Amino acid sequence: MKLPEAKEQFIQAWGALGTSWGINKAMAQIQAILLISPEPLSTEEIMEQLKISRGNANMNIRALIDWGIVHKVYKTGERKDFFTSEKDIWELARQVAGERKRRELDPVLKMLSQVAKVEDDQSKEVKEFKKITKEIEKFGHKAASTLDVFVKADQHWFFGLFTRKKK
Amino acid sequence: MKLPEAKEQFIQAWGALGTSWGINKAMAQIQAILLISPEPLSTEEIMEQLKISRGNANMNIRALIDWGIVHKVYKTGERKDFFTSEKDIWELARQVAGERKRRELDPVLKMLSQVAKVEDDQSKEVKEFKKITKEIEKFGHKAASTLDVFVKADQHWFFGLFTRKKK
DNA sequence: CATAATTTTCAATAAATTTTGAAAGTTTAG
DNA sequence: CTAAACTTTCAAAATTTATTGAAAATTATG
Repeated sequence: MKLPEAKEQFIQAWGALGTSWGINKAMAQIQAILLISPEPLSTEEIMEQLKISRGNANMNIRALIDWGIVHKVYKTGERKDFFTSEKDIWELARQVAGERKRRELDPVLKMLSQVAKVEDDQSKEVKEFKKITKEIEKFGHKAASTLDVFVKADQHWFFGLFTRKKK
Repeated sequence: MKLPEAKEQFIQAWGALGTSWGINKAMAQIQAILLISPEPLSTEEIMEQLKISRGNANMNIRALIDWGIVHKVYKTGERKDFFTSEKDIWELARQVAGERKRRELDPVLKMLSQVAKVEDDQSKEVKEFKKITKEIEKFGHKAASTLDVFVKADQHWFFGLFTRKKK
């Protein structure tokens, strides 16, 4: 297999993965080409490689910067901006995990503490509602603290918990 | 807060959460009402509570059954099908984690082993490509085995790893 | 400062996804 | 077997989300 074909496969798969995780295709694909590029790329190069418009490229690059996984790079003598991705996969995963926790898990936990205030009228419905929402809340807090551990942890220690060789 | 309002908040938040995880709103919301309902619900009741069409309800119920988190229940003397959600949150999470691994992580790992065959021409581009894709592959395998542990584990043992009280 | 290069914005458009509803299919009871 | 109850399918419509491209804004250069 030649590089262009391999690259294409990688970019497509990364885009598809993003899509099933609620991340738009362009955003995931931009990150993919930045990941595998040995040099930072300009907006123009990204537009060209992925065949997307300037506006699209610009917006998704900013979104990636917002997520903290793509960085602006200045090249001396160059006027344009160049971009590069965080290349350490562990760091990338930590960053994404931290952001998703903040954006998704935290709001759900807030909602759950809200609805816990539901007036108890002794009905079956309220009892079941309280029971389940409390369980979800407990689970959510455990997941949140696990994510916090993950986000702060050293890779080798973290995965070492699960990948010990059997003796 | 009264039950209908609390329910509404819960259903909306669950739907929104689903959306940002690539799960459609109706599917997430159907699961939400089944979760908090003390009794199994019929398609009609689901349609009515969420104000969705029969076709929509039917398709998404089947998708949930496909994911292994909603089950058909037969009521004696009733001709219609009734549905109920897995109510154990830990079990629910295990089921979802297992399915997502199978549907998303495994295909990416397959792609990565494919592209590892890229012809090495000593160029910077190929070197970087190989380096990154190998790292992702390693990370992916670790994540996969961690997920396998999660899927097989007992809840208390698993989260206990991270939620020990500080002494 | 003027102007050229570059980036950003955003209304319009396109694409993708979800939803509907009615028709076709299936099952069950009598 | 027949008919009613119920479920499934799927083409069309609606909705949501992503993308374009050109104009406006910003920034750097001489």
